[in-house]
Amino acid sequence: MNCMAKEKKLPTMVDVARQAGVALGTVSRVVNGQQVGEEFKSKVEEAIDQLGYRYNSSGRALRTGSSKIIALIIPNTINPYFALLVHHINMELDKRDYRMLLCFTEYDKDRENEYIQLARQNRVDGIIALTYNPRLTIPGDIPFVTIDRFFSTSVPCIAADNFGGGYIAAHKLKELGCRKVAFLRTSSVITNEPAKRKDGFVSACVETELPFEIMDLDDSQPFEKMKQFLISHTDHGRLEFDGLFVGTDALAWQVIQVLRSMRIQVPEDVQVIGFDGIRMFGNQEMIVSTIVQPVREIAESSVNTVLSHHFANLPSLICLPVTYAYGGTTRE
Amino acid sequence: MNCMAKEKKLPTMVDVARQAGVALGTVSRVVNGQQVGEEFKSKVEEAIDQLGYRYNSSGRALRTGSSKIIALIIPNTINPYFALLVHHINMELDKRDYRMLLCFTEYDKDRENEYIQLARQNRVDGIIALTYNPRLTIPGDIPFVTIDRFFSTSVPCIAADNFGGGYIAAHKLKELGCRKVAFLRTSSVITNEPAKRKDGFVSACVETELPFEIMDLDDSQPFEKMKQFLISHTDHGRLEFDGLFVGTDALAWQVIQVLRSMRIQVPEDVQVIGFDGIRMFGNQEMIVSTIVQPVREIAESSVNTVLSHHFANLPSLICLPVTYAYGGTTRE
DNA sequence: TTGTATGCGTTATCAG
DNA sequence: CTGATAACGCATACAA
Repeated sequence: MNCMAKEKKLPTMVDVARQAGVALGTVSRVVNGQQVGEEFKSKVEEAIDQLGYRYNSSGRALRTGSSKIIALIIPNTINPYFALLVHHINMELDKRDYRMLLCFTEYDKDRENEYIQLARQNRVDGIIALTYNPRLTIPGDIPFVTIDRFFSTSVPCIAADNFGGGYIAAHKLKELGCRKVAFLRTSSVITNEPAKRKDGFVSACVETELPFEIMDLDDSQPFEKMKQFLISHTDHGRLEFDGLFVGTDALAWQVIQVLRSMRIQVPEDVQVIGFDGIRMFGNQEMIVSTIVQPVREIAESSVNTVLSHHFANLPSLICLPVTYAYGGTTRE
Repeated sequence: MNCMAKEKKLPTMVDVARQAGVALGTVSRVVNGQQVGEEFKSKVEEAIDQLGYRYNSSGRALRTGSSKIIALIIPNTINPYFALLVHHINMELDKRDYRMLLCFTEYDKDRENEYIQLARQNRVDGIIALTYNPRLTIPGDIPFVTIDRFFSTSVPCIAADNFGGGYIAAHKLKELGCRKVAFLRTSSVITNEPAKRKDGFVSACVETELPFEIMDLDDSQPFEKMKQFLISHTDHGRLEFDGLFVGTDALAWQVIQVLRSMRIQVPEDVQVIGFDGIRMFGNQEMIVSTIVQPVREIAESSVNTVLSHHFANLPSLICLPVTYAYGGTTRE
C-alpha cells in the first residue's frame, strides 16, 4: 500500500551543510554539479539523501533570476488540438527540466493580455502563445513565440505548413476523382496562419484545373450558414460538389452530420477532407480523412525556439510539414 | 497591431517606494491590501502603474512559505476525460489565484512518485493526483487529494458516484426493454473507484431480475479479448445480449466498431451505454449514450478540498452525482 | 499609521 | 578547493 512521509519542515541547504559538516557554499556546488573534492562530495551526497533534500525552486529562482518556467497561453484544453499541443509542449519542457505555467484564455482577448502580465509576475523565462487578440501587447523583454499566428519578423512564429496542407488536400481530391470541389471554413477576425489553408487549396485547384468554390462561414452562426450553403448547392437531392475541403476536423464533422441529414452519402456522393488530424479519444482512428498537423514537432520547435539563447536572429516563421491521412470520409 | 514593451529590468518594490517617496513596507502593505493612509496609498498606486510594477512570485513565495501552486498529477491530456479535468481544475485554481504545476505521468508508476518529489521541490501548497501506482508514497506534510482512487481515510478522495452510475445504466437498459445484458470493462491492477461501476450495475440487475454477464478484459489485449467475447456470444449472427454497459466511452466506441463489423446494428439489435460523458471535440454531441461524470464539480471539489485549511477531519470520500445522457447508441 | 531591519533559501563573490 | 558573506524581492515584527 502507501506509506506516509513524516518530515515536518523541509530541509534546507543549511541543514545539509550541518549534517555533512561542510560549508553552505560546498553544498550548493555539489547540488549544481560544480567541481568539488571527492571527499566532500560524498559527504554532502550522503547528507542529501539522508535528509531527502531537494533545492527550493523559489530560492533558486529569486537568486538566479531564472524561474525555469515557460508560460503557455492557449484557449483551453477541451479542443483536442489544443489538448494535444498542451500535452506535447509540457512533455518537451519537462525533458529540459522546465515547468509550464498554463493559462487558459477561453478566447477572451482581455485575458490574453492579462496572462502576459501574470507571466511577467511569475518571472517566466519565456512565453508560448496561441492567441486571437488583434491588439496583443507583446513584451519586448521576455522571449516570446507564437503558434499559428504571425505578428512581425521579430516574433518567431511556429506553425504547420498550412498552405501546403490546403495544396495537398486539393490534389488529393483531384486524385480521388473529384470534378468540382468547395472549401468551407469559419473565418477569423485576425489573419493567422490557418488562413493560408485556403490559399494552398486555391493554388492547387487552379493548377490542376479543378473547379472550386470558397465559402467563408460567419463566426457567429457557422453551423446555420454552412447548412444553408450546402442546401443552396443541392439540386434534386444531388450536391453539386463531389469533394469538400473543410477548415478543421471539428467543422468537417459537423458538415458530415448535415450531409447525412440531407441523405447525401460520404464518401460515395461527396468526399470530405478536414484539417488537424484529430483522433477519436486522442489515440484511436482519425475522426475524418484529414491533413495532419505535426503537433509534436510544433511543440518541440516552439520549446526549442523560446529557450534559444541567441534570441536575436531567429527565423520569423517556421512551417512544419503536414501529411494526408485517411479517415473514412474519402475513397480508398 | 501589436506593440512592444520596453523596460529592461523589471521594477521592484524598492523602485516603487523610491518613485512614490515612501518606505518599502508601505508599498508592501498597499500591494497586499492592508490598511494604509489615503495619501500614501494613492501615491503608491500611481507609482505602481507608472512603473508597471508586479510583485515577484518567487520573492513572495520564499518569504511567506506559500507558493500558491497546486500540483496536478495525471496521465496525460490526450484522453478527453483527463483533458477536461485539467481544464476545469486549472480554471478553478485560477479563480482562487493559484497556479497549476502540471505533471504528466503517462501511466508510469515511477514518474508518479518522482513528480511528488518535484512538487515538494516546488514547495507546492497541495497535490491533486490521479494515479495508478499501487505503491504510491503519499507525503504526510503536503495536503494531498486523490481523484478516482481511495487510499485511506486520511487521504480525501474525490470521485463520481461510480456505483450509482452503474446502477443507473442497468436500470436504463431495463427501462429501454433489454432482456439480457452484459458489462464489459478493462480491469485495472489497482482497485479504484471506477471499479464500483460493476457493483452498481450488478446490484441493479439483481434488483430488477435482469439477466447479466460480466466480462473483464485483459489490460494487455483488451480489443482482441472483447472481440472474442462478442463473437463467442453470437449465434447465427444474433448477439445474445440486447444491452451492453461498457466501462468507458472509449471502450464503448471500440465495442461499437466491432459490432458494426459483425453486422450487428446499434441501437436496433443491441443498445450500448458507456461511461464518462465524452463529447465530440469536447463541445459537440455525446460520442455514445453514456453516464456523464460531473467533471466540473469533481474539479471544484478537488480544489476546494486541497485548499481547505482545516485539513484534518475532512470527508475521506466525496462521491458526486452522475447523469444518464442520450448519445445515439440507445433507443429514444 | 509609517519606517526600518531582518530573514526566507539560494547562488556568487571573495578571501583563505 | 573550501569557507564565509552578501544579495536576490518580499513580508513582517518591531521601533518610531
